[in-house]
Amino acid sequence: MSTPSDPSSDASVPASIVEQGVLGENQWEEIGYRGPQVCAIVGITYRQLDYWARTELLRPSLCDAQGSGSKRRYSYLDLVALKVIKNLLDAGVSLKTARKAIDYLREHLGEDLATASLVIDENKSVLARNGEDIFDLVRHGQGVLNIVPLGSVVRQIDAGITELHPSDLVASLEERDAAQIDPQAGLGS
Amino acid sequence: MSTPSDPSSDASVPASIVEQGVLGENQWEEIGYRGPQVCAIVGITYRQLDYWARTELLRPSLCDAQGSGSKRRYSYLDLVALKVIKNLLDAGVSLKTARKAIDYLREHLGEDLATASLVIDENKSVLARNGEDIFDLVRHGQGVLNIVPLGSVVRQIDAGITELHPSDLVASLEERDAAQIDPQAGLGS
DNA sequence: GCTCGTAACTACGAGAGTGTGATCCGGACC
DNA sequence: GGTCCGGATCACACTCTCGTAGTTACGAGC
Repeated sequence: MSTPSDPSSDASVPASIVEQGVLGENQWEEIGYRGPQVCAIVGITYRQLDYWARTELLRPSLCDAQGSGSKRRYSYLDLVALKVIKNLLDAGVSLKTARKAIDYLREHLGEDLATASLVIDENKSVLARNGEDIFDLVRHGQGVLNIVPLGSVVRQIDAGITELHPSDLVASLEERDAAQIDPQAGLGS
Repeated sequence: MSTPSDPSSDASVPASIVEQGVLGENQWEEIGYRGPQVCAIVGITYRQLDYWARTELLRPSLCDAQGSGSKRRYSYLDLVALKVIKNLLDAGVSLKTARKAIDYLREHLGEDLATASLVIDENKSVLARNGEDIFDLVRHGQGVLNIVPLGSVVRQIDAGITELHPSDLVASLEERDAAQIDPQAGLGS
């Protein structure tokens, strides 16, 4: 992290192809984000990312590590999940609880993320689609609730990507569109 | 905890006086709840209660320990605060975050607890008086929110006291009335 | 005044979640 | 094919939050 290299030169795919958005399906495994990049974007240490991958909290979905010298490859949705974990930690939520939340979130990452909030209960997690849903959960819930606004998470990730690797944003936007994420949408009143 | 003793006999104040509610001001230091009782009511281990007292998370407000053989005395409001901590832990919130929340809560324990919810942000804690307040916090908040419904906390404590020490409830109700707590009140729609 | 029960105190240790630094290894470049 | 660089791996240690077990001391009852 002391000497940030050119993102288009150390990627295995020519920058021109990335910028033109003409990637084939099988080439996705060649791009994505590597460990140190992920740390910078999400705002965590490499030690944390490594530990989380080893303990199965979140392994890179594009390409996992296979011995020294190999390279982990994280997808855009991995970044979102990692940022959710980071935000939960910042809010004082234990990694143990974050594990359960992420297990749930992974199964619903294809849904509309920006308008939803992740609501974590003692026992289970729920995706609340709007303010009404949250209001109901608060009124009927007996215990403590943890609420993660996913829209701001997506915005934080995009800001991190733009800041560090402007050229990579094109590929990320493709994946994000495929996941139906709209960072401009709010919670809706 | 293996041999629960008679609560009216091991208290320093005759049960009749407690039941009649004719205690003087200075006699409050003689009653309250001792360590093992607190553990049973709140649902924590003695080791936790001890650790929390030593690390200044929550010390007994009626009488602190002063060497082996002495006895800690916890007030009813101490029980409420301890149960808030317990609920936060069950929700996966770290003790470190709980510390900050309790620091804030202690300064507002005199307010109407049952209709309020404790809302914990990355940086600060707030007492939300009704559903509208929570709704606003969720809508305008950028990060993760932890919400503790205090009404249910009070109900949990009362249930614990009633189950273990029916005769002690009278004194507790006095203190609770003084603190303007109404366990029947909900959040209010 | 002696015993006894209870509860606070002390010591040791375990497990999670990291920080730090050394080491290893694969691929690019010469 | 040797070197270099980036990144994965490993070893060690540290803090926090307790669990377990043994010790100490206060107060009540005989």
